[in-house]
Amino acid sequence: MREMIPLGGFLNFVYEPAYLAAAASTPPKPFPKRPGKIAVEHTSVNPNKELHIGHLRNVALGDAVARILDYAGFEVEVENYIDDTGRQAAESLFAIARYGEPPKEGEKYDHYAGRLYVRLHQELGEEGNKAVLEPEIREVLRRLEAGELRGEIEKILRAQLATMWRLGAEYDVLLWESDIVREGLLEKALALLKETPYVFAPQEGKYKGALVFDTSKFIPGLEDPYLVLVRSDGTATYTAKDIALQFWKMGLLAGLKFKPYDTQPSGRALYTSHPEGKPMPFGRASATINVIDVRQSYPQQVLKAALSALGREDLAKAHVHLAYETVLLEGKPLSGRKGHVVSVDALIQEAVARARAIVAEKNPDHPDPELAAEQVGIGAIRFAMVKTEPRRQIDFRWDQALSFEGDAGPYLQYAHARAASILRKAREKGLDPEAPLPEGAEKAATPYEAELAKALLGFPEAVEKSAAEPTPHLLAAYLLDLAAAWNAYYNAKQGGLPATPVLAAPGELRELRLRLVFTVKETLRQGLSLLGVPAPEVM
RNA sequence: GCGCCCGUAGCUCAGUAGGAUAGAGCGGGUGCCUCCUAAGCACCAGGUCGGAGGUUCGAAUCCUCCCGGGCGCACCA
Repeated sequence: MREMIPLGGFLNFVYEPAYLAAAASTPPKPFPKRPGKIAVEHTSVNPNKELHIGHLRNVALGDAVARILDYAGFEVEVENYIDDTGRQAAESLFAIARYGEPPKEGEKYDHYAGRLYVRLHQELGEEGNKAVLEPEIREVLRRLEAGELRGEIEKILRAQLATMWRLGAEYDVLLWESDIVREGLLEKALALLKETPYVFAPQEGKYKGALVFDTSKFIPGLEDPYLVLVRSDGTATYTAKDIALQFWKMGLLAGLKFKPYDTQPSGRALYTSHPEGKPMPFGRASATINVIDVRQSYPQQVLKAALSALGREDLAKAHVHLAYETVLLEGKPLSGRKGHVVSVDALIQEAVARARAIVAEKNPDHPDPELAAEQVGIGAIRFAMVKTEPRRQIDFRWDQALSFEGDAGPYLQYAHARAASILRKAREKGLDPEAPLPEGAEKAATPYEAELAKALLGFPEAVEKSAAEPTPHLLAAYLLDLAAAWNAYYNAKQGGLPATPVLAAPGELRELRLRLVFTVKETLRQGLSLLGVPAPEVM
């Protein structure tokens, strides 16, 4: 520290540039391991149609949070719930069987399923059709619950996974709803609950014949605190299955079996629950995070209530609903029926096409323009989805989401590529940016280096805050600040001449600056990676 | 009706465990490529932080009420 200046009732500490520069000359490292396993469930898209931009927010948010928690030292298990016994999946499969037409040339299977699903709903909307078709849909539902149509669901799921993987999102395990039911977890969960005074079957009144959960002790203020778990016709509600899943996640129930499913693009293994699998150490988490939109707040409260009903207040507290607001498209709610939707695949295609045009314009000599276009296109849309606080609505606008200027993913990527370019040139000159700072070189630091160093040193705190909330938008804001500080440093002028050249800097200042540029590049790369945004070496 | 969330510059948003002249981007205006990528940088204009009370030495931030907007309150998933 150099001096303290009292001003307006505050003490201002002025640090020595050398001290700051030395502190910022080492790239950040992942946090030390912490106890506890966190299960992060995200995506969990109905396996019956293609993803749209509402799902995109879920995937981007969930994937970023999982990456941040992992970096922050937690053991993280990423789970994707496959609702293969739901109404929507049944309707898509029924539609495919009913219309019997193959996918169009080049049509992705999830888009194909979604198209026929919409067609079925048009037919169902016509007079008298519902009564005729309903028994047939119910038969599909029954076969789904028996696990007979798993292969059909998988065709759709595979197509959806291709989209998630292209976005850079990966998972550890797929949890199939039909497995949860068939392996008896639902029954076990209900048995546990029936031992409590809160779950019972009323003998009379509007809930006669059903199994209900009296949540009044846990969720005060409800007009009707009774929640149906098993309908009077004997079928379980979605919430009941969700409770069973939650109990399994937290180790209150066992019984699921697993087998390898696929190897994901990064090389990470993906497993799936499966009746013919074997027991594996999935689940048994000490904390759970469900990434689900805010409209599911009540069912998520019920999950906590169910844990409380078992006397497990500790587990109820350890469950977090990461509730995010819905996505609007050009100011209006998404609507499949009105055709007011954009699929993630179409969005990616458009983003990459625009990026391709800009790469060709800005850098016609790019060694791999297609790679850069993909990275920039994906980066732009992923950053757009995580830069806003989750509980705010996002108004998706094409011009903003695909902006390659200003507060956007490409701005960060550009800052990264710039740093990478300097390091590349340094290596061509025989310099080693990764070599430790020579003894005493930090003394060459000027106020320019001090400013940049201050920005660099904020990284761990930004990660910690993002992990604690949890929300990626705090990290996103930090990275924008860091990139701005770096760009300002890069562009600094004195008397019309560059004030902070790196490669042409005199004496030890060159080593110091090179080392700081290396830290900038590594910090940006790491930060972008935590948001799932690719970090191009050249763009 | 009951409950939860949001309201900050023309637009889109940061900032809210109380603290210094409230910050970005887009849009508008002006400069900067004989200099490591101008997808960048510097500067200007633009705000009664939805409104009114209150707590406090101090409030965008905490409390109360009100006004806008969104969402949830099914034997639907």
